Amino acid sequence: MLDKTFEHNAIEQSHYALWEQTGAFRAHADSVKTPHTIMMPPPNVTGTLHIGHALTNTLQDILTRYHRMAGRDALWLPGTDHAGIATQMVVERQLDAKGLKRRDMGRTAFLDKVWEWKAESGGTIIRQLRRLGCTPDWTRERFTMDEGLSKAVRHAFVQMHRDGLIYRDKRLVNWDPKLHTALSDIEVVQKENKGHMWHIRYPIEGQEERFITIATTRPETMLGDTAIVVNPDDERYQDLVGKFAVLPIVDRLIPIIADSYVDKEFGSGAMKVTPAHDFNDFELGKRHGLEVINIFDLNAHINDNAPAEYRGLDRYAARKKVLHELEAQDLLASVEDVTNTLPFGDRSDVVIEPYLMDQWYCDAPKLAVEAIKAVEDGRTEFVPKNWENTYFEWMRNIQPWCISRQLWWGHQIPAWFGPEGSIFVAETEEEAYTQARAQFGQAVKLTQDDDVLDTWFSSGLWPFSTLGWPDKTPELARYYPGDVLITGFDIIFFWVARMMMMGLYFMKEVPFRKVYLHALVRDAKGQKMSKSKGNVIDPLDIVEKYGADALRFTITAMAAQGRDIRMSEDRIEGYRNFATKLWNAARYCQMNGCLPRGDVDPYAAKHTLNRWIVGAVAQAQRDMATAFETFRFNEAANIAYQFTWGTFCDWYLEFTKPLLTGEGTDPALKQETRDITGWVLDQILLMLNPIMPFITEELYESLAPRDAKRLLTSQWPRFDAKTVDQAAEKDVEQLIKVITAIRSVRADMNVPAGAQIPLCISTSQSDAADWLDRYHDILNRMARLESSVLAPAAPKGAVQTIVAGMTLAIPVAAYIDLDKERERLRKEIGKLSDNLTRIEDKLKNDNFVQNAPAEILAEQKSRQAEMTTLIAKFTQALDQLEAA
RNA sequence: GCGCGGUUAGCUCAGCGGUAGAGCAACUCGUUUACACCGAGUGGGCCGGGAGUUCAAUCCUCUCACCGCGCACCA
Repeated sequence: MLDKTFEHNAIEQSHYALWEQTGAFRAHADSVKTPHTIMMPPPNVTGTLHIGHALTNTLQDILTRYHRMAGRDALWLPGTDHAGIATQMVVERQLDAKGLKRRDMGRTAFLDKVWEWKAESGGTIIRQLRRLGCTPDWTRERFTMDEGLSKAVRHAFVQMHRDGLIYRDKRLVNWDPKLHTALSDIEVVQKENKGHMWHIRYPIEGQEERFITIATTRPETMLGDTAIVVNPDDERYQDLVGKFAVLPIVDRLIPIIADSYVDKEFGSGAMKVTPAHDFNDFELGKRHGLEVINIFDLNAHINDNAPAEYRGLDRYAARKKVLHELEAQDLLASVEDVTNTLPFGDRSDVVIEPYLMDQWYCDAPKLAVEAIKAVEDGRTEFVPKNWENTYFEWMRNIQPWCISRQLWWGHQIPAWFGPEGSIFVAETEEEAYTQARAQFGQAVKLTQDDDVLDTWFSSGLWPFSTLGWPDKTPELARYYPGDVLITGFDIIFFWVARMMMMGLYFMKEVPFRKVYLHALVRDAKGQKMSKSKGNVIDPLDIVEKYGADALRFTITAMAAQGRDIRMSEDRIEGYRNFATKLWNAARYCQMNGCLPRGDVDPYAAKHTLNRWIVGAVAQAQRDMATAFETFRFNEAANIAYQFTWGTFCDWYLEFTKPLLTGEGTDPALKQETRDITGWVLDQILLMLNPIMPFITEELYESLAPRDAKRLLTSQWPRFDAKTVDQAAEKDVEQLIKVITAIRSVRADMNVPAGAQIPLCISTSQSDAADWLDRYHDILNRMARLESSVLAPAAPKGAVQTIVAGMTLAIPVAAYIDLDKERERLRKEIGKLSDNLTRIEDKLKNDNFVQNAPAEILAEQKSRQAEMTTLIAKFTQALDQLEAA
């Protein structure tokens, strides 16, 4: 016998190992089944599971489980990402605590430490996914820096370099002065900042007491100014163009030039130009052939190109000193408070500095062409569709992608520097030497580039590198392209776009047919979860407290498209209660001998109730399958919830109680009902299994002896429409309608405790009559019911036959609060009259009568009749009460 | 500035041309052997404002307001 309450902690732990042992998660490249492929977005290897992982992986697991049950060879390929910057930072922080510095250790020793750390804590998140019940094919687990993937990365780099899609270039990059690495544009986040705008007067050469005033938010960069620029149409400065200004502090002469880039209205209309430290100034400098003076070192401290007293100063200290000196020289015209935005490194959270240097670039604009086309022509489709706009907008304005990083943890760039600035790109050192020897005619010394590749370079290859590429493996042929990518919208640029570009370039085929983008999980107040805010919901705490099933169900039910998901504990608790409800329903079935049997034919059922529930199951299953296939997870969850709780527990089990317990029931009918009840329960377990794998598996195994097959490998049932017995459906709907009506009537009766039992539903007329005799305080209150079902004035103790085989005994109860009832009836009549008026207006409208579809017209007419009858009845009832 | 969402019951959100829905909360009643992590019921909405299209608009179009988010600009 099942325990009285469902204890998730007692059962969830035990199943997983068994599932895994049976090999049920595995995909089989030699299978005859149609494949279904999902590539898991690899979490950071050093990470721990947060609620966002729980969301994305639950959805992926649901689809994988569903398709596996639906008879497909489901591959869900798991893995982890080496996460260059993030991981390096974690390990450096740890070493820091021990007083060790990365640079003192040297590259090799440091990398050993990182690998050590990876070996120790790298598996955490993977273990946590198991706790959630996720079923990826663990035998195919990959890591972006394992041997195969590293080979793929080298191969990709070399091929792209050969095709001219990877090149080395000297340009301004986003330099992170804390991490000492270049960053790509999307790793820079703009943040609002309350700063100042300083207006500075630059003296004009040779003209005493004449100044040109410029405005700047970064006065320290003036040490690197090489021009002043004004708008060519600006009359104020016409005579100054072509002249020179004296750069204060530095005493350098800088030209005053004209360029239409300058906005006359902004500030003073004159702008200082620092080509080495601003992206716009750099372009301007290029146009006008200006000198580029770099005044920062890699720490963003002032270098030797500035006056001696500034050298070595941090940029903010330099700013102070510059301002101080300008003030002393009376060159600071004014200061105003402004709000502007500053670029920050997304990992380091320090202000990044534009810096001129050599880096490796990927020709993203060229790769984007096909990636745009593939979405335009629907080879890959976004769900929800509107994300395609975001994708297009970014792709159409894409800039060259800086792919080199001055880090140690990552894929070292397969490029070797030789004499005379030569560079050899090759998959192996040996090959590079061969190339060098060929070029120089003799052995030369080569040094491999110290830099590593942007993490997202290897992630971009994920959909095929994990399948054995560049080798032509059976897996690659079978599982590429994937069916769907499931991920958050926040990494469309970082990851989705890159996979599209790489996949199309290397495989000549999109990496996935569909991209399902889910929202972000926020806290109950809609705030983004973050450690500093302390509002982080740890999914494992939830699992501990409410169970993995409850968490999974909550996630599923809330994963509606296009909106953030607000997690609140109330909601989770509600779905935990649902699990308990299911548990208790199963317990009830067990107590009444309603156990699943293999040889039950649900279509052979004869009784109306049984025929009805079989059809209802079929409908729920069909709707749920459609919901899964169209990524409407919340709908799938709601269908299952409604059916289990609302249809099966609240109605079917209640209806069939008298059949099962009544003495007079025909034994064959009793058995049929037991069989069908057990069968429906089994179907519910099947339907819910993808969402709630633990409780359903536990019930599946403990309700009846089964063969070795487990629920997770069972077949998702396929029904066709003819399994729905429409007559039975109509009968039971009618029954439910009547009962609901009776209940609501009784609800506002003032019945003393113990005197009220609302209904007796029985198959036996005499049972019902006996039952009724026990409740003799009866009054006619049935006027609200439809005459087609009940006579308006049922006699005392009436017993009415409602549907085939079912008898409804109605104690037409006593103790009405007459005032309340009159009030209620008046209100009801008012509402109905309003409705009737609206309908009549419609029917009087010629346009409507002529243009509305026939069925709408018929419907409106029948509603008119219905309303009229009801109003008459209610009015009659009210009159009776008035008389009383 | 450009773009994308959102505005529906006290709260959190579904629905998206044909009589307004769920869960939670509130309130009333109830322990009849699955379940109080329960059952039955009630109350509560000018579906953000305005205009338009339509026989019919919460739903489609336009517009305004407010709230998110993304991108760009910012001397």
